[in-house]
Amino acid sequence: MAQPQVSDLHSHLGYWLRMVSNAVSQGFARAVEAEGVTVAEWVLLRMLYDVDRIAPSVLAERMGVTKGAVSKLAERLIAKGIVERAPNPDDKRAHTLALKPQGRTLVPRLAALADRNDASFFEPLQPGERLELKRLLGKIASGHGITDVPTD
Amino acid sequence: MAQPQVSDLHSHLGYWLRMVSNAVSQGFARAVEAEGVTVAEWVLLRMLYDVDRIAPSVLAERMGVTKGAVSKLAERLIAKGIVERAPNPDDKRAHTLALKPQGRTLVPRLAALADRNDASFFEPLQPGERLELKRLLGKIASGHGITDVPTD
DNA sequence: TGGATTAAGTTGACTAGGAAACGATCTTTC
DNA sequence: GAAAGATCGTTTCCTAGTCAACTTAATCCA
Repeated sequence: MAQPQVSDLHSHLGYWLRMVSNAVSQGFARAVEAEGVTVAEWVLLRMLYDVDRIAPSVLAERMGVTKGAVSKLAERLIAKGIVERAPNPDDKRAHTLALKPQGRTLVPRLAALADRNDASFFEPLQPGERLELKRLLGKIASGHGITDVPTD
Repeated sequence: MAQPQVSDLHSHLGYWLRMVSNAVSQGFARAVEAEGVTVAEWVLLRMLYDVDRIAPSVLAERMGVTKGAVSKLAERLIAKGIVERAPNPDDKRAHTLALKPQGRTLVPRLAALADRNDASFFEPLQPGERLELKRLLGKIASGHGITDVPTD
């Protein structure tokens, strides 16, 4: 009875998660802005870096976004001249995306930015705490079938 | 030398954070959709619940969004008839927002949904692990001055 | 083989938020 | 007490994503 029937906003883990996640994403967005890309573009570029060529639909599934989003994302990256589209000879509906040389040289720079951003953002935690955080997030993710990531 | 110079996407804590945070937010978005509100609207409503009346600018700061966002958010909630705007007699530029009775009855229902969503989403973790997760997130937040929350 | 179904990708309508310009008002300063 | 500057809230423009409709092509299957 003494318990409040209307729970507090910050009594929810999801609230803190969103708060902290937004902050780290915004920080990273500002960091990569200097290289002229967005966070979503970084993710796509990093995935392309590993695979040579890949179908947009596969990318959409791996990134956890819709095909429409990948279509527009790819369009932007092609306009920037760092990604190229090529027809798929086996399936005339389909095509593949690949990094152009400029994109390939860009990815390591972005990766370095990502490393630095991650390190500085999670600097308040001890190394052991960082590991623990990762373990907990991974446990939640696998508990809900959030795979989204190919190579692991 | 054997180290890859281009770090993996999922080597970053920020990546996992975003993944998990997006999943919980999406889940909650679906849950509150039944009550006709969005996650941002829930946050605003919950804050109004505690304060009677409050200035949009204060709300923006507490929610960690821009004044423009609050302006549009408030507009939507007023259109739905659950929030009201009143002029501030002391300052003709300013005004205040308040919950209407319909909004006041809505908040406890939303809070219950939030409780259930949070519980089910973090169910893969042991109780102790949930506390630890909250502690870690709080440590990061305070380490970066992410206060955003008024009453604590 | 040909018609129905499914799949790949694009597009348009819509939602949501940030940045910045803006009008109105308040405050400061001389 | 008036001009300059700061502040409150809205609005416009932009980016970015979803959803659903659509086009084209592949596949299934009777």
